[in-house]
Amino acid sequence: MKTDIQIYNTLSRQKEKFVPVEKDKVGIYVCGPTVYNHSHIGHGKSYVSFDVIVRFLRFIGYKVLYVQNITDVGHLTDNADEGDDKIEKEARKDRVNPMEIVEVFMRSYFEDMDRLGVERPNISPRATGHIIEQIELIKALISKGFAYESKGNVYFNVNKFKEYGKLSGRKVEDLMSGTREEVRTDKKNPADFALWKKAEAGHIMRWPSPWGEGFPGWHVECSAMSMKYLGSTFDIHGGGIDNQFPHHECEIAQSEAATGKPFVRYWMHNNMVTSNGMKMSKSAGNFVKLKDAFKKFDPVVLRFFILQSHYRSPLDFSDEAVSGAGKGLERLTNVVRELKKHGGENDLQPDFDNLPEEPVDLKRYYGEWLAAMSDDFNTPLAIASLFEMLKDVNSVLASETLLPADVLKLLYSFIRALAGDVLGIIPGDVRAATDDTIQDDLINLFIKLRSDARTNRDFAFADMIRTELLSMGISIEDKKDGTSFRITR
RNA sequence: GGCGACGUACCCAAGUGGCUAAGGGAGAGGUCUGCAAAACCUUUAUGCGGCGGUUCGAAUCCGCCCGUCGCCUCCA
Repeated sequence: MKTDIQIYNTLSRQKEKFVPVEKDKVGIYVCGPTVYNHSHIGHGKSYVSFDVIVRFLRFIGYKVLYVQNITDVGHLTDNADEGDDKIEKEARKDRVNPMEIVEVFMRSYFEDMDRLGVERPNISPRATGHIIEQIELIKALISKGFAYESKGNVYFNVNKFKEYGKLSGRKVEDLMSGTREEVRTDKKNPADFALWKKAEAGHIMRWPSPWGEGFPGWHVECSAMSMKYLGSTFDIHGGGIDNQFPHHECEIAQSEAATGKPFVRYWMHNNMVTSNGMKMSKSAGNFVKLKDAFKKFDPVVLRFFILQSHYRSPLDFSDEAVSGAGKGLERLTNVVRELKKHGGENDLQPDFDNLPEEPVDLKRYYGEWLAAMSDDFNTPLAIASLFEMLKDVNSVLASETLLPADVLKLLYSFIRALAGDVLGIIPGDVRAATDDTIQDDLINLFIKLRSDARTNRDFAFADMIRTELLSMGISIEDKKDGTSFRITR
């Protein structure tokens, strides 16, 4: 790799140089959604953040295998050991099969992510598709003495795993004393967590197992599926900071107890999206669904808004803040449109090792961008360097000197690579004209009528045309080299 | 109660020991324009929650205080 990168590792609580298990390859697992409801902005932040991380790793030359699960069983409400299965609860409410609920919200999730420009993971394994692997893992844990069966349930014995708490900085003793629930008779220790749950009569989702019919606990699926596809030790495991404990702590315990090997080298946790300063969550009910947010804001604006803060910082969602981000993104969009208009669109791949310093110092801006991205994926800083570059590009575009075609091509391909391919913040439909020649001709006809009116100093008529076009989302701009238009919606 | 973060201009948000505290939005002035829009130029924190301390030097390290949030029950 030409570039060293630093990653903040939750395990060590500091930034570390990234060294993959296998040279030039990265295995990454990110906790996916439990599909019992539509996704909200918080999911957007999480998956956009990891999408950029994966894209950047690929950009600098790594071959990345990105696995992100779909949890479709075992995730319980309220209390990890007492509550209902979230999906089954929804299914009962609608009187449908739980798998219908899963299908509806899994599709909804991918739709939303597609609109946010999130590239699909290489593998999206589902928990219900890996019951056998989960049972095998549980059997291994029992045979090694880390887990025990009790009345058809299987629990992980946290006292047997000495490093329990190493990720979240907790001690088993503290957890015990802090437990308010009455000690369940079938658990040895209140901090023990369920690997397998007995299916009570009437429970729909159930599978046969050595311990009777039941279903897997919430944490096992991630251990079973991540290790199945990425190996028993892999590079990066990501997820929301709210999953640090207990979910990821339990994953470590299960996996390392079963294999005797280190589970994950770099743990990455993204911070939460808040609304009026309070964490946005499905259970709190204060979440903004992505589908609703899309009605107000272009998805690419939301993506840009998300990337304007660091993935480890909390992000407070407000209409004002997103609108501001949208205004800012227009600066980028305008430059891309101008470059395309001047014939800059092309398939050129910039040679990042030999960038020019004139007329725009691409060498410097690339260096700044790369340094920012390499330092724990500092997207806000990377975006700042892009905006400084945009200012220079605008300056040369506005200057009297006409830029040669190859310079225009390079500027365009440079922006497309950094802002588009990696950050994904160039709207997909930026174009110099509409996609309809008749529309273009009609608009240009009005522009000609307006120009004639201006020549005759009939400004009332000219302004009327401009106002009317603007109300249709067509913005008229008088430039040195003539009048042009752009579509603003 | 235990553990962990955070508090930077009107708003969003980088910066974690040392040039004039990034970038975006908003505001003000200017260039261009018939007027706009877009773009560019100038400008808006002698200051980084407060008070002490360490240091030649701190937003950045340490202590205390105030405030906000997260996890400890499900959550990206």
